[in-house]
Amino acid sequence: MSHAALNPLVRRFETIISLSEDEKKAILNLPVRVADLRADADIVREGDRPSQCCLLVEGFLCRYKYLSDGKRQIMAFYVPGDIPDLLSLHIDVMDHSLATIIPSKVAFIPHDALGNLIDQNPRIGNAFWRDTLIDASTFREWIVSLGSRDAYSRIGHLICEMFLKLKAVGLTNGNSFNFPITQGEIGDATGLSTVHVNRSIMELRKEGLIILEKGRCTIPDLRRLEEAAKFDPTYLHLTGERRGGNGRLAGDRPSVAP
Amino acid sequence: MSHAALNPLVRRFETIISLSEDEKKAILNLPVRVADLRADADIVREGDRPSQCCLLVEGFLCRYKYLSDGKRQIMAFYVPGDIPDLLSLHIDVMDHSLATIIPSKVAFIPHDALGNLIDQNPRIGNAFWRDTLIDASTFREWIVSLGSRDAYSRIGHLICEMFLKLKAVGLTNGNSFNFPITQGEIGDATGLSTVHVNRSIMELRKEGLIILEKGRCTIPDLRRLEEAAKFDPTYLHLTGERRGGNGRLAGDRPSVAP
DNA sequence: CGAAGGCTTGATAGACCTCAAACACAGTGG
DNA sequence: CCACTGTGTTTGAGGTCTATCAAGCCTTCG
Repeated sequence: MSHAALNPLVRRFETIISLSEDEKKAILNLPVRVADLRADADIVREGDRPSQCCLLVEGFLCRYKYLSDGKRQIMAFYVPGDIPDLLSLHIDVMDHSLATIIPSKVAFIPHDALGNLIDQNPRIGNAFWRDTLIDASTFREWIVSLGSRDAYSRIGHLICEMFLKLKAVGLTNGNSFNFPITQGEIGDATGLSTVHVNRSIMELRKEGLIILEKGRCTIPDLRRLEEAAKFDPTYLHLTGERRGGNGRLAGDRPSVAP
Repeated sequence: MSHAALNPLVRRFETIISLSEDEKKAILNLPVRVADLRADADIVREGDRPSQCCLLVEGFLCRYKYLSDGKRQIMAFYVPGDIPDLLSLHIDVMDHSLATIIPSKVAFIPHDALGNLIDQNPRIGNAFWRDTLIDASTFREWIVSLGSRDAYSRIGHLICEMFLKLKAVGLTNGNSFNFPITQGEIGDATGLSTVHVNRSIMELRKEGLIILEKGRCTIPDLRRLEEAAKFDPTYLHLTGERRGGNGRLAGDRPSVAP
């Protein structure tokens, strides 16, 4: 009864922990309901009390909130394999919304089924928890961007992030990838006006750091873009599972922890 | 063998879930090492690989990161009862630092002990997970602040947040509370210069929304401040544990979820 | 072919930053 | 006991980054 829509989830886990056959089977046996959604469709909305989570199978999603003055703040973008509303397992009321930004395929998985999966497979539960922690880590990096970086590197930073996230799930093609996010949406994500987003992109282009056309982005030289945007990928924690570990990196001076 | 430093943790849990005697005992039996730290002391630092978590018992902490240009971005403030580095249970390398902002008392709990506690008390594990999700929710709200609010309401919003967080752990006194955060630190948190923070605070004062002096803050009329800062406390999820629940709030139009 | 959405560019305005300096207050040492 | 120092707050003036308003252009699509 396993559903192909669950493959991205298995693939994602396998980049982090090695799944046993039983674990793999447990995931693939999750009950799912797959839906094909148009662009700009809300999946969950502020105030909702979801009873299921959604796994993005194909497409792009964003997490956003509207303010009383009509401005929209996008707080994250998601790529296939992500489960952006995993948080609804433990938090009852949504304080923001999730929506597609292009036509997308999502798989809905009931909370009950996820709860059982986690109860019976603690390692999977930990991987889910870890996933939400990396989400949080990305939020923190956006705080840094919005608080401390200028428009130019804010946008460069976002492009680096998207590239690495897509690369991690095998959705890049060499140094280029689908980037169907409009300049208006980039503005909503970076806290900039569309006009200024455009001017900053023009600059990034002029520097030869990005090639952006027709929903596709190419990064001729990732190192140079990372340097320009002061991008450090540590916060994405792409390198795999934590295991034990109490070593400390050498520091110039010790912190108070022993 | 139970240590008084763990009481804030028990108290915190009890505002969320009702603990059984066994659960309470399990928490109070956690091995801890308590430390009294001076102001501006790093607890964990970017690059560290912690083998323990820290519970804030008394004082104030912040989460921050330095940028290459010397700017500091503060990403969160913490109050007694918080365990800001719970994430280190599942994420090996710290991508930012934690520090005291005033002299503080913290209790260090080894990862091993926390892991055992969680394994043997799934409800406690879930409460911890939920805690990190609320942390993430707060990060998202900061993204909204930095991306979409002006200086005036950004600062007002922060003050509302601090007030409610302190009130939830019983550290307010009527409508006033200890607020030992300097204007420079507020600037590092809100992405504003010290000068502009000061000017905005002056305005908030002039409007009679806050009284701020000698490390103490009073909010004469919380409703009015919330209104001015467009503050909605939903994101703090102070109302307690999620349980089952699949109801949906009435919405004007349905989202795609069934 | 007209409409709609997205991209691009120019001009003006405003929010916020930087530099600078004065003031207040607590802690330190002679 | 009183300078002295350091940290934090406050205020002024000028400059910059980014927003807003406006308009033209391009592509897609019914």
